[in-house]
Amino acid sequence: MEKQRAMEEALRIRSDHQQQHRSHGIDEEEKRLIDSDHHAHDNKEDETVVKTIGNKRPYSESNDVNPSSPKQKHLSTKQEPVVVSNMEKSTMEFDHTKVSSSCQKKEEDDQLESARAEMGEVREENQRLKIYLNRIMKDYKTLQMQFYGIVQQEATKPTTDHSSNDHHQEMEEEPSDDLVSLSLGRSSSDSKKHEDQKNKTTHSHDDQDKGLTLGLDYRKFEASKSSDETQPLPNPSPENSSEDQAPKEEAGETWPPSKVLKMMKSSGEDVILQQNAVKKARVSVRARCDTPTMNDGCQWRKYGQKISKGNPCPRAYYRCTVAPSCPVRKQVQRCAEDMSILITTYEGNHNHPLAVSATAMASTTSAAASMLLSGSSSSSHPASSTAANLHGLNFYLSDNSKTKQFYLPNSSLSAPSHPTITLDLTTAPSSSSSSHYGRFATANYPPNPRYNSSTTSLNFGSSSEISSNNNSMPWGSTTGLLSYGSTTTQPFIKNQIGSLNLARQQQQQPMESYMQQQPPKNNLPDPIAAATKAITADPSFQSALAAALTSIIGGGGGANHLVGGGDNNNNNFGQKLKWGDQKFPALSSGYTSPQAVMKGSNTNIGCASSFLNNSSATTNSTQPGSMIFLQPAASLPFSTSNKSSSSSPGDHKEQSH
DNA sequence: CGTATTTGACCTGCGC
DNA sequence: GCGCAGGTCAAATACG
Repeated sequence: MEKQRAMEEALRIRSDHQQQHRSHGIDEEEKRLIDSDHHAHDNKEDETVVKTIGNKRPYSESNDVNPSSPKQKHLSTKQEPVVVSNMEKSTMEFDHTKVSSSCQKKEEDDQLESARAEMGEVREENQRLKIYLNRIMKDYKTLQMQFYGIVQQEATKPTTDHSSNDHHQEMEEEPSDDLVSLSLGRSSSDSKKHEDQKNKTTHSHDDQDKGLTLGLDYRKFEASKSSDETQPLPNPSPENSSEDQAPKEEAGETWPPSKVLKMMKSSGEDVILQQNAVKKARVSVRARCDTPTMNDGCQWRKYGQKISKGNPCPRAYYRCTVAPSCPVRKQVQRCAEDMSILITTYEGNHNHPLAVSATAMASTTSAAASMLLSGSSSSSHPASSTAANLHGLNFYLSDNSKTKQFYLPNSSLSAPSHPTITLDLTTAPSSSSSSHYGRFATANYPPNPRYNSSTTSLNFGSSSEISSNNNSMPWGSTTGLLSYGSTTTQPFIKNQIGSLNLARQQQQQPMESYMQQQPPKNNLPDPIAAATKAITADPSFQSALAAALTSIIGGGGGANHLVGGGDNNNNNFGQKLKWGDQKFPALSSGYTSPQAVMKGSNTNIGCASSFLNNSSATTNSTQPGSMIFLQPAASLPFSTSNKSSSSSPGDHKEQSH
């Protein structure tokens, strides 16, 4: 009897050990309780594990099981009872032992059965999801075809340009801008796209898929446009076609398409104008970074450096060298107020396929540009506010008279004449910061009187905010602003960001309070509403934004081997890969609107160390331009070059690969 | 030696 | 027309 007791004790200890491995939260009391009926308890534990597997598996479609995943845990633990039984057999030959071992075998069988059943269910679930995805793709293609038809019809109309310009005749000075903005398909396809989006939201539970399909479709759309309707420019056309054919060639910035669209609508003269317009459109990215430049995946060659007025830090000029003819340029400059912040301004359209690693930034910039352009093109009556909730992201179109208060005097980048949208990826400044830039996206417009009255600010609300309570969103319902977007997609944001601890920082409160003090502006002029709709309905923007966010949050979407893209969420990886293949419409020249700012929550782009250290120092950009704040807390989509540290952003060659 | 960066000169646009 | 500032060019230089 004592032997038996000793054996049981040994078993108890073993089972306790197992339990500790399974879950760290086992109480000591529970261990004691196991004493007599530890077998049953063990079985219970295993069942619990199996259940856990069953719950988690559906989320990992790709069957990529993390080495540390519950499943493997389960498998490993499953083996242990066998060892125990063997030990029992070999060392002791009591009847009781045999009974217990047989009992354990039975339990193992049961566990195996349950596990198999779970796996079968998961497989079925995967199958269902695949079917579901195919169906969604089908639906979208159908809608896409319809949309193409409409677009083509409009394109063939000789009066297209005039009609497109009608809705904002005030901008007669730059008809090309109008053309560009229209070329993005927002105005004409507004309702259509909205419809598409609606359709998707109703059909899709999987936002990842959604983003994917949207992005891809949009790309196709643009490419088809270029091939079908236009005599494309030498550069853009091949690029578009190639991008279409090659999934790897995702061009985060599908700026060429806009050119193409412009081409199709206008004579050579117009083309020239539009190309100039394209050149003017800019997307500025602010990120904390210790290194001279952010590695955004593209290859750049420095061609100049200048000391700009109002900023002691020199501004470096880079040219995209991925393709010899690529017109894309970027300017890199440190923020005068906070040297740890690197301001990178992108201008132009890539006329070549982008590497995966370049997708994140390209997507972000193109999305921002799209946002800017769409907002500008349709907001002929800027003096109003609009908030849009897109897939959990807030977009805010606000009256310039209000937001202007937050502008800082100096402008370090981006000539005012250029419509610029800024993505602020810097960590939110402390609440005491006088500048609200850290949290709020604002935009200034060029001196051009046309733009004076309008400001576009985009707030990419943090996921935490989104997921926790929509009503609490500072720019959302609390301000009485309109909100667009499907709520069904929010879970995605929640999952993606929330799981990654991407939380909006508390420091946003000041701005929130400010915004809440703002009188709600519910009476939106139609143009504004249309603009908001267009923005929110723009699949390309959504997908691009999603891609950008995912890459930022999840550790470097698509590409980012660069910076610890290590993501603890496998689901995100799959998503990132998918998004990495899409091509986004880009920054077209429709900079009828000047500058917009988008802002998110927390960012660690580039240099983690600086992010960690400088969260309070941000005084925000001084530029009159706008800013976008995307602030991932985790890994960075864009890594910084590891080259030696130099105070001057332009001192280094930026190497993406 | 080839390539990338640096840096002063030059060009352009804009305001006065 | 002049001056200023932003932006670009290209020779000189640095680097691997």
